[in-house]
Amino acid sequence: MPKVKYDTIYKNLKQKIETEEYSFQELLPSEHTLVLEYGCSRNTVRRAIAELVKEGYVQSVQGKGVLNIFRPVEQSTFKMGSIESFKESAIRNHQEYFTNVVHFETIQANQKIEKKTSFPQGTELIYIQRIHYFDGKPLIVNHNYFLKALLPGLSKEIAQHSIYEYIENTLGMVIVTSKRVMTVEKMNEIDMKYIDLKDYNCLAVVSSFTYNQEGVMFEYTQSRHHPDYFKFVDIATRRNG
Amino acid sequence: MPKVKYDTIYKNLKQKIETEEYSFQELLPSEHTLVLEYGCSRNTVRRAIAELVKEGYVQSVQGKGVLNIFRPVEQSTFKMGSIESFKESAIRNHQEYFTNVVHFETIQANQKIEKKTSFPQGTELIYIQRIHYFDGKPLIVNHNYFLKALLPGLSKEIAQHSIYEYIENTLGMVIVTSKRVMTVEKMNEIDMKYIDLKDYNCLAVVSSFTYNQEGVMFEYTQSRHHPDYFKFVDIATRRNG
DNA sequence: ATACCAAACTTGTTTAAACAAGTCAATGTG
DNA sequence: CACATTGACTTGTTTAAACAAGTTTGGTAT
Repeated sequence: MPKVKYDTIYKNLKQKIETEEYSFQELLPSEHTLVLEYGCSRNTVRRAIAELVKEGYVQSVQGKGVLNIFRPVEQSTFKMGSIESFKESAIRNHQEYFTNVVHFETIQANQKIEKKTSFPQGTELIYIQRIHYFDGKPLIVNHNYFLKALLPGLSKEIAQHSIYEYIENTLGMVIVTSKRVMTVEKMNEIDMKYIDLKDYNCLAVVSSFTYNQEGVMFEYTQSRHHPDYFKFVDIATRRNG
Repeated sequence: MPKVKYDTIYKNLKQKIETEEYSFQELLPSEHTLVLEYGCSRNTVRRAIAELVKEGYVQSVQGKGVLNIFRPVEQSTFKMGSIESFKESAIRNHQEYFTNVVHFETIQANQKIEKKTSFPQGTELIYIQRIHYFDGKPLIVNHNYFLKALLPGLSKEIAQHSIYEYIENTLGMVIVTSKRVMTVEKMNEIDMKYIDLKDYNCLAVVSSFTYNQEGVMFEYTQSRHHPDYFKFVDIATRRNG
């Protein structure tokens, strides 16, 4: 956790919004007031506010002030605009979770895999299939493809626990950007084998391409979610032109 | 279109990335170089780059430079992190489009509608059902709820053409933020009536809450998409803590 | 040749200041 | 009373400068 000023101000304001110290549709203190309150420059305050705007917590209105437009979203499986591991997500939603590794293998990318993952043919990959359980129910089938060169010691045991913890804490690799594509797909044999879809015949599918701090894509993951337990929140802003 | 400096620099860089003047995995010119090139301050250049980072076009690496990580995504129905009308989206993807208004009515929000749209009970709303066609195929069922007080002259004819054009150009209202929730839902009678889902029994559903420049939510829309033609792209960044 | 270190780059954070532009209320004038 | 204007607020854009921190390169001493 970085102890940069704008980040502490951002977290502080965010908390005050979430705990409704500032109520919905109310104006936050003006930038000038916050400058005095936090003893920093206006730019630093503005940067903190910019983060909140990006997350849809507030909206700046020129000439008036910064408006609180935060409405809590009930138990969303995914948190918007941020990368979150399955474990973190479960903890945030106060749920029981469990992961079962059903497949663990080193493979070489062929043409079909290249098309799907965009890893070039011949690349050595670790391919993992995992089933994620929330409150005892199997809800997500995960297909992970990791660049073997960057995750040398990845084992089945680590996959069972938390791969992201291994990547960040053990390897010291920094995860920066992830491009995610959401689609709806028909169920396949693997989905059917592990997940009870009731009378659905399709799932919510999130495909993600994840990059480390050096701009190298080291992971392709396809997550296939039970429709009843999938929710994805996004904040969009209108760009002029 | 605002003629602010950082925006023109942003657009310029973006275009150079899209046309591969800077190639994938290549470093962009350093901030200092760009300062000289555009004749502006470093902050202004940094602001333009920040926009590109937000959209997943580039990734800054401290000590090294700004890396181009842009990969074109084939025809995505939705554009990430921005608000786009159905008409704009169709134009961007060079598709034939057509909208059919099948229902147009003024209603008062009851308890059920309040729960769904978060408009308080008793609020006067304009409720519109529209079917969107791409290349002759009906692909999207749209349920719009507009705050009647803010869109007094909204008519069936406008709904057929483009509601956003009316809002922005005629009313001069500025659309700023939209919170979108994506889910997968089973088809209902209306879906079945208008859309040929083949052997799917569910759709991709996007619910959006849209705010104007004054922080007033004036629209709730539920868009129900044919799974084969739905794709949603998102860029996530890892926040520390 | 190797190892180390310093200099010269890169981006990241913070401050300070000025001016532009939008909002609002009080004040004045007709 | 109605209306325009002014002035005091608000956020938005841009510049300039300093220092922190990470990566690269090249030279020096071993």
